[in-house]
Amino acid sequence: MAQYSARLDDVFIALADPTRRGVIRRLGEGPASVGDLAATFPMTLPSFLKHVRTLEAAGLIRTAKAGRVRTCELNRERLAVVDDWLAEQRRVWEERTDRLERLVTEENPP
Amino acid sequence: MAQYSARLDDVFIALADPTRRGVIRRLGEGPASVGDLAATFPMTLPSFLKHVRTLEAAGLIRTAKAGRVRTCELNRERLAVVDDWLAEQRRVWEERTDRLERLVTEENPP
DNA sequence: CGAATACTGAGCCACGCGGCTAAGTATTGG
DNA sequence: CCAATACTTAGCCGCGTGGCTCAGTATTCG
Repeated sequence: MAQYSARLDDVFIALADPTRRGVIRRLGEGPASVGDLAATFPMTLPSFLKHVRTLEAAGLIRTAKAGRVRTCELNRERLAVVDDWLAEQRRVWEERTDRLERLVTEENPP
Repeated sequence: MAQYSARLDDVFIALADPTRRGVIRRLGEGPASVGDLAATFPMTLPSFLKHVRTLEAAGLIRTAKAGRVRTCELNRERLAVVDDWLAEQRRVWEERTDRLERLVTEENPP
């Protein structure tokens, strides 16, 4: 949970770019090579590769090279980090709602 | 839904910073003034104010000035954008899973 | 073997982000 | 009215991000 939040930044930063979200979406449909992925984005291969590395460093995708082709696939579990953050956030404000309700109950005793 | 995805970037970028996520968390407990919020972060007020503006521009918080104090509060609904994105992503890969299952079914007819 | 393919690495560059200080404005308390 | 308070604006600055080109490496195909 500690190293976890330490890397929360990496995940959100990785998601804060339309190209990288595009890659994630595409990989949701199945694995693809760097070249095939890059072909669907308006930039050069070296530029695109940086995005792949960013996603990989954030743990959102895994890549492996076979011959001269590097294949990328989604690491679905990693997105749970975002889910967890949202859940935690909701927990915080639901606690507040509970406190407010108790307050109202105390002020208007039955 | 169009202007929606146009601003997806703003939301993810806003969340890609620990200070701003900290503000969101704090505001989950209830509204607070800019000064009170800033006091809990290791930076100057002008620097902090930029984060507030970023969150406001992303629609994640609302602010209003009363007298010389600006009060901030969370706009919970806005976080649904993230939820929606996650849901859409899951839809994509569940479709793929379905396709794979159909494929297996066709290859191994009952 | 030689050419084509698919990355990969190095290095450059413009821009924007996130910090700062200093000075300005609007309210409020005494 | 004056001083303190609470922002707000303006402007500077260093660094990282995201794009590019160009050259290099490793595979594969004919």
